Amino acid sequence: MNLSNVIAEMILQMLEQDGYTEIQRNELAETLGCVPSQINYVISSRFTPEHGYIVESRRGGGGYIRITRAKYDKGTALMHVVNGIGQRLDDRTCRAHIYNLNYQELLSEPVAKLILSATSENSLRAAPQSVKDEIRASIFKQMLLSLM
Amino acid sequence: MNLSNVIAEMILQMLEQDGYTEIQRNELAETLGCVPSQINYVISSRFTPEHGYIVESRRGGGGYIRITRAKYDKGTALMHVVNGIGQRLDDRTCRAHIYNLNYQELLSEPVAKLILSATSENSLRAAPQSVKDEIRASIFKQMLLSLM
DNA sequence: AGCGTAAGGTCAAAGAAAGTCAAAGTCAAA
DNA sequence: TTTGACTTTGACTTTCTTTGACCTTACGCT
Repeated sequence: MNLSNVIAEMILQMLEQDGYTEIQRNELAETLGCVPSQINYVISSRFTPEHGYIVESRRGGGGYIRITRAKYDKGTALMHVVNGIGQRLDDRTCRAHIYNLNYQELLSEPVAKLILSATSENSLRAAPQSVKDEIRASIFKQMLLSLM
Repeated sequence: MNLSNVIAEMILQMLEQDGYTEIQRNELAETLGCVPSQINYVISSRFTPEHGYIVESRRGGGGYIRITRAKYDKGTALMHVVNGIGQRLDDRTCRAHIYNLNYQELLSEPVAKLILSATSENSLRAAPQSVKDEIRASIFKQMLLSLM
């Protein structure tokens, strides 16, 4: 397992208790034996809003990075997501949306899996690059809409 | 026996335990003394959805290729359908399949609706005619497979 | 206010995997 | 013996990770 995953696990651990944690970047990097910016990398690649997290931070003396699991209003979230998706949607972002929706319990496990497989690279292999993300966007939106 | 078959056997071996395995492409290629892309060839020729496998992967440091065997027993009928579908699948035929499967109670109402919307003309509007049916076929197959 | 120090942030280069594609090779069936 | 499907290979591409140099912001003290 690579370093980034280890760090992510660690943060997940900390979040477990009540969906909230505050870390000292340099200190954490120190104990992990990695450069501080690696922490930023992990956060920006795995704790994005799309993954359902809110990240705040502060520099200077007594600085911190605070990560909070976002809880969205259940009722309108789906519509919100649909509206938030533009003309195109890449695989990564799409998966993040699905994980997030599943996490928020807006999509059940089997449904999430279905959507995941419908929008996977494997499913869209035959589509030309130029329109692949466009197709994914519409599949995803259509599917979400069909759930409402 | 040719190389590809050896590799396939090897993967099958690994899958034996619990229908799931993760391989390091370069490492495996190394031990086999073949070029890495050979692994891709084997996977794309023998571990396809038609064969009942789901393949996921990740690039970069700590990358992997994960192969999962779809559980066969639960949906032999589904598997049958997957195999019955060729390279291409037009909208009419696809809908017929879905209605059919739903009628036979192999697909629940909500799942059927989801698949319907994923494979609808609406979802695939952006795809060029020439590959539209091909895309639909793979989406459909991937989705059915993910249910097993 | 101005300055020193203690955080965290950014960015780009280098490294580590996996993916793609097309050319060349093999081999059996027609 | 030609053909066509299947294999093998390798050059090139894309994606993800790791690292380090340099930047910005906040605090506390004079």
